[in-house]
Amino acid sequence: MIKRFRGEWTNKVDAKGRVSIPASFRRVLETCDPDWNETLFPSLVLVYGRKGSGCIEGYSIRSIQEVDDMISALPRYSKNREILERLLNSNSVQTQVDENGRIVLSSKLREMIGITGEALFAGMGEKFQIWNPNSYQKNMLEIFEIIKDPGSEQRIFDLLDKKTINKNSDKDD
Amino acid sequence: MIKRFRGEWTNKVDAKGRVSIPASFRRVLETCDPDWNETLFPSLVLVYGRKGSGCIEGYSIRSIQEVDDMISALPRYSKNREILERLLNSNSVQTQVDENGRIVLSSKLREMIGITGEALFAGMGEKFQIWNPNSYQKNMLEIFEIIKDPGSEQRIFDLLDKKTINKNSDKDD
DNA sequence: TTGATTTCCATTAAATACCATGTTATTCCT
DNA sequence: AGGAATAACATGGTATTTAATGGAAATCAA
Repeated sequence: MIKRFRGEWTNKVDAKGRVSIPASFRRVLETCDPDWNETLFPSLVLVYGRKGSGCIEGYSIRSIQEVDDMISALPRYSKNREILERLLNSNSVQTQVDENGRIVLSSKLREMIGITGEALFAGMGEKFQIWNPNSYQKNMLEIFEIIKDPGSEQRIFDLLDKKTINKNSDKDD
Repeated sequence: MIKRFRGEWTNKVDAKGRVSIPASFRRVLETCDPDWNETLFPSLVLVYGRKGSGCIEGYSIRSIQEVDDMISALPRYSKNREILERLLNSNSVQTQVDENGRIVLSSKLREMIGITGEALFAGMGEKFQIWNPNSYQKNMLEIFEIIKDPGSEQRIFDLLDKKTINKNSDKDD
């Protein structure tokens, strides 16, 4: 059973904003939508609240519930909770994959990330991102720039090491 | 039960990118895929995110889950987590061995490591690597160069010694 | 009613399943 | 132990299915 978003896929966006969700992503959305069965099409949530990111984020139902639960665990009426609710609840929209495997990106969403004819989908484990292909490439180059220094690369991969995970996980910004 | 990838194998890659997974590697993939049984074919994950490496890495499901779990343990939206998700989730693809024991390497993957007619599989314990045979040979020579100095070789093998592992494990490269 | 959104249908390119063959390795029987 | 029978592998070719995508019809809304 596939349960993490993986890989990079570039699909066409037509004049109406329709775009195919990569088939492998649909499999994840299906298994992670508690209401889904073979006769239905899976739901998902698009979050556009991470303004600086340059992309829109797509969440499976199960995955967005985990985020929602974390928000709900924060003190009611606290400033930080209200900010998170704005960025992740106000600035998001629930939608559903259609029978051809597509969703519609509204013109507002498309303008927000500068999408014209093509959208790049990047698997990010528990979520995925939708990018303008050029912006994505730039972002990827920034990442390679960061890990160009072997010391820095090693420090990041060390986070995946059982021995070091505890002493590093609290200060990884 | 076989549980580590071992050995070197060179197999043909046809025009469609199809290539046989060495049988002994399939035995590992089978025992390390929680969903597998005698009637199914095992899944695996190919990671191409370690750009400088010159190869693609193949992970069993169990093996990649360990990596995924450690990524998921990092703080959501942290810079380091998103870098790791890019390198290991965006830059990877889940696939399945077919009934003839093959997988297909997309043209993108083949170009990435310069594979034309043949692919070399190198067992690396918990993962395996796929190389252009010539690149692999060069890489092997680099390794022999490093351990040519007996002192260096001994220092590296010392890492396998319980008495020394702790004081070396933090600066092990 | 007309502009926008959603549903339905059609096409083709690509991915996958299926089948066949020669070769090597393994099993089993005498 | 030798040799025949059997199974497993690697690999090539073909058929079928699925995915992506464009366009038309139908529904909804202002």
